[in-house]
Amino acid sequence: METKDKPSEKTLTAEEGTKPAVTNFIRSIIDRDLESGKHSGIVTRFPPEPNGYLHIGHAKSICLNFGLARDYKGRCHLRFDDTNPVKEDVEYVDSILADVRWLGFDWAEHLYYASDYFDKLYEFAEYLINEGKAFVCDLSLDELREYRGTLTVPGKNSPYRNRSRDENLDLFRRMKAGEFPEGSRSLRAKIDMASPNLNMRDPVIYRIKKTHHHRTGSDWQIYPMYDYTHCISDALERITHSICTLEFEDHRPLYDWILDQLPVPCHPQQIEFARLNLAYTVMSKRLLLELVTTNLVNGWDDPRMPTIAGMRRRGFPPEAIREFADRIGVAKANSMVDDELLFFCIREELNRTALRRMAVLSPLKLVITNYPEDHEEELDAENNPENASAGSRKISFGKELFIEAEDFSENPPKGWFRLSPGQEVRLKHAYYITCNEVVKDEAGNITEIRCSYDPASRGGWTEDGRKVKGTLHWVSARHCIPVELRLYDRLFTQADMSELEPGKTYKDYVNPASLEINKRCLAESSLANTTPGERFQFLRIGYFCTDYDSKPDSPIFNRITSLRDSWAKLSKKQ
RNA sequence: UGGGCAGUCGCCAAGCGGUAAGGCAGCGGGUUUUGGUCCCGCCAUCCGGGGGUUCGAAUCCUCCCUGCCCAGCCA
Repeated sequence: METKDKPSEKTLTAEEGTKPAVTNFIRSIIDRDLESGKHSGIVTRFPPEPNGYLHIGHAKSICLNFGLARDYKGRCHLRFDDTNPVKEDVEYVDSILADVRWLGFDWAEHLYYASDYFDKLYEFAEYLINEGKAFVCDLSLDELREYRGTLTVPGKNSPYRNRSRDENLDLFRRMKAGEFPEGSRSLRAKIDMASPNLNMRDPVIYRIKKTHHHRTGSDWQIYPMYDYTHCISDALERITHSICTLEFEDHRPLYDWILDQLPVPCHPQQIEFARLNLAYTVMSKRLLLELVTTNLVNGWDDPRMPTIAGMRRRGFPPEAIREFADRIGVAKANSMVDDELLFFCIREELNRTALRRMAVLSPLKLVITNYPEDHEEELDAENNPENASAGSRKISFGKELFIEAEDFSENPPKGWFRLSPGQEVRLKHAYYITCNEVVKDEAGNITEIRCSYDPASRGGWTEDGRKVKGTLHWVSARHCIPVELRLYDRLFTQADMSELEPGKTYKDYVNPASLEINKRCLAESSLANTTPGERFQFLRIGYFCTDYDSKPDSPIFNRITSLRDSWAKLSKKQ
């Protein structure tokens, strides 16, 4: 019966078939609202406060809100929650705009600021006063705290709670006019000082601040609080589903209370989900700011930072971040996501799109003894085996080359199929070579490997069907260019940075090897002219991105992430 | 200890009374001019615990345990 209504796997449309429909509790709510006719379309919003740089946790929220709007053919607003001028700055609004755009989302004409609503918000406040639902309170900060009570003890009514409507109006207007010093008075909602929910104990909805605001300048002497502003802003924008993080669950009754008192056009539904926690990093604005100000990292866009700016500079593709957001899902349980999943998404995207190039991290000289002196040739090299339309390029080959020092072993361990004395390997795109001689200095360090090559193996294969197990990347000594490679690793040494050992701070967990700058690397000549932001796969090493500091005469690449390395795993086990 | 929320595989996460999806990680194998990619296989008789309701429970009831959030004139 019901089963016949359910589409079987085979009846999925092509579109659904390529990507399994994601489902989560928020989509269930929306589906229900659409089906019941409560809404005919949806409007969501991403509402950052411009007081810091966006990070991957915000990316989850951005992907959620804009993704919902996209999938349900609704819209998503970008709204700055700029109600606290002391913490905010245009520097942050500019970076947020750029970050959301970089992530691939478009708010079209729907860019808003809570400060756009200051006049309306003020009118609504007078309305509340007229309705006897708000009052001006003269309690000081300390007194207010005392009157609020505690988690287990109910609060006490403010002695100013029963001021007359006219007195309240007069006082509130004079607050607005700047007649009173900061902290001397506040406007409070008149709700219930005995509520078990502290947010309902006559919360402050307006406070006096004489701070310059980045958008309204010195127009205002009073500023509305978040709880008062957010719900009204949502209603004014006709938001249908106001999605926020779990810590606001306790605020929902207040959100609803305020809208219930006012003649607003609609009453959006607040829905809370669990914020993202990523292993081996921190997400709190305070800590991120501290990392920057104490120079533990080099700025907000340091490639080790979980900020959008940092990930962009590191070379993470926006598509990968969106994919990551989709894969982690949305739920109400607090969680700690493995960074492996993020890197999986990055590799998946880059494997498809990044052009292959060759570079040597730690060069070891290799001479092909039977290769003609001064001879050189150009070999064909495909740009991406996953994508034939990426074409190919020419790479120069000659008698003297550099290979990866790690690719040679004089006494190879079991299972080794790279270069070792007497062993034949393939130089990618070039020839088969066999090691005949190892040259060392007085100290016994290997300084040069001498090999012979098989001229019949040009291109990297022979007609006799001979198999070689190892394939090495290399660069031509005469044609390669020096490059700087910056290798990044996890910023912290512990997965869960929310639980530190007693007496330790997060600084004790900073990974000393999170950045390794390697200036003596060599790369194929085609890497001489790349533009910052370009991404490549350096064969057998990892994915790299041209850094903003890169100059044509001194190229710099950031390692986005290494390739999976099953040999490293195997050799570690032995 | 007042209130709110949450507990399904190492990490995420579907599931909404009909007998545990999927992804990542891991393990084993195959293909391969990247020890990359790709492909195949394995990976929860069990859903925080105890009772109960039911022919049947991860899903309903009940008690308990654990974790997270709240006492900013921050958001």
